[in-house]
Amino acid sequence: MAAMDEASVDVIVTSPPYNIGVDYWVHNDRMGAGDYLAWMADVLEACERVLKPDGSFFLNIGGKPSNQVQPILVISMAFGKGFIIQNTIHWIKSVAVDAVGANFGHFKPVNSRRYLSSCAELIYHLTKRGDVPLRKFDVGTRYTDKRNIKRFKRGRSAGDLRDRGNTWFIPYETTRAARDHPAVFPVGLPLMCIKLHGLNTDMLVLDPFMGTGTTGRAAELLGVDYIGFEVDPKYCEMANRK
Amino acid sequence: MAAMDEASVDVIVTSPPYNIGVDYWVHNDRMGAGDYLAWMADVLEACERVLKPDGSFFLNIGGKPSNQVQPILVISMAFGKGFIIQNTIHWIKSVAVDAVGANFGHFKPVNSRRYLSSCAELIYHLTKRGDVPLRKFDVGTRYTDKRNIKRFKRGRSAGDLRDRGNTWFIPYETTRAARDHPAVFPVGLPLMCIKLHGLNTDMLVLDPFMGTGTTGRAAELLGVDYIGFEVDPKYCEMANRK
DNA sequence: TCGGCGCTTGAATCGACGT
DNA sequence: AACGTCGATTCAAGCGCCG
Repeated sequence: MAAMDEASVDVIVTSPPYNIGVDYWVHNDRMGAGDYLAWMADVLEACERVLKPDGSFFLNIGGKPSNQVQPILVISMAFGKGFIIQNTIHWIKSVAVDAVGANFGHFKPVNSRRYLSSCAELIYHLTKRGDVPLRKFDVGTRYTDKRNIKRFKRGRSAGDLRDRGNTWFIPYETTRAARDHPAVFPVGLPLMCIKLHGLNTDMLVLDPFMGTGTTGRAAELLGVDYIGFEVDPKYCEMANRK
Repeated sequence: MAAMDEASVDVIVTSPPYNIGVDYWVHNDRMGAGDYLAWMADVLEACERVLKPDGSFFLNIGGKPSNQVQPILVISMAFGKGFIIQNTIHWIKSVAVDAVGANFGHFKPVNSRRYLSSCAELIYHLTKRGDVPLRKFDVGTRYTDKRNIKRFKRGRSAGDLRDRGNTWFIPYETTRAARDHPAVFPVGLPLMCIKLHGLNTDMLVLDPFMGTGTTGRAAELLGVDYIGFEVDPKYCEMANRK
């Protein structure tokens, strides 16, 4: 990333390793707490350098039930590194709606008496200025009450599209075969992030932790340029194939 | 709270003022950042003192779009005050499920180009030891795949109940009349929290920021004892009436 | 000799999905 | 309808090390 020009990237979408003991091929996911935080500080700095003043940095960071403080410590560093938390997005993988007696999505249950199964993760939308205008309606959802289409035409909506809010229901892809990386997010996630920031013909998307290239795939689907970094040749090859 | 015995409370459910400039009658919701944090540190200490070793502290803290760091700083202090984040619960007020073309719940849209509307809040489940056993299935949800009822009923009395996970869909009460406090949460929220910790005949529930007494109402509905504190006589009276 | 701590290993677990 | 698969899992036991 040091070889990249500063202020050259429009959108960063990434999910760094959570340091929770996942067995990657190359990366060590069992760093000491201090080492991990120092490393993540470097990552934040490097992202800050290459991001445009009006760029958006979507940071997906989680943990494990037995250590829910680590992601909080990471995001706590963001302000000191020149970022403002402009939005906090809840990526919802599964949710039960008792009122209609249904539940949507699915999750991997945790066998524990003390921990609830994890059905959501946070995605922090970091910007340098805190006032980057977004294209909310490009990721909008339909009105429940269609009568509102006419009422709020101005500013709040575009036809039958209204503000989706910060709860994004995006279930995992189901088939096991589609998951060739231990920590892959669905392509819908980077798609939404890039579209929320706003599409431009000459924009550049970056993922410092490419993995199998899900963010790159999203960029490709949207027809925009992309750069991805990955230390593991195996994942690189998978991403290139994809 | 200083008059209470130490280690006497089973469950604390509370939502302190967010310090986001709400116009309360008595409380000043525009404290300086440092003052607010120092005050919240006192609150955490006071709660730590009265909570039983195997007690549960459900802390609902949010912020406003323009300051999403403050709640993170508050929860960052929890560890130093003797608490472990045992679970992080996403209280979901509204969510769109595109796959079925529906959205559930409702929210107050924010008229902004940069901020997404807030459709969720976090509730931290804090405990002293981090291994407090919970009654996950007392707040369980139905199986999507009913075939699993028979398969996994070992060790559980309940039939069509599975782990709900940490995404709790609890919509606001809609009618304006029901909301006589600027920051009230639905009674379903404390109900779920208390039931998750587990009901006992002689248990005690506490809310250090009673407001109009929603947590107390939940305790009453469940038939357990309750103590609430409130600086505003107006809210006290409303809570007593309720 | 004993106990605590850290690390490793293996068993148990449940929900959705696929056959 | 029944059964096998498999986890950004937890948890307990086992072992070595050290005070």
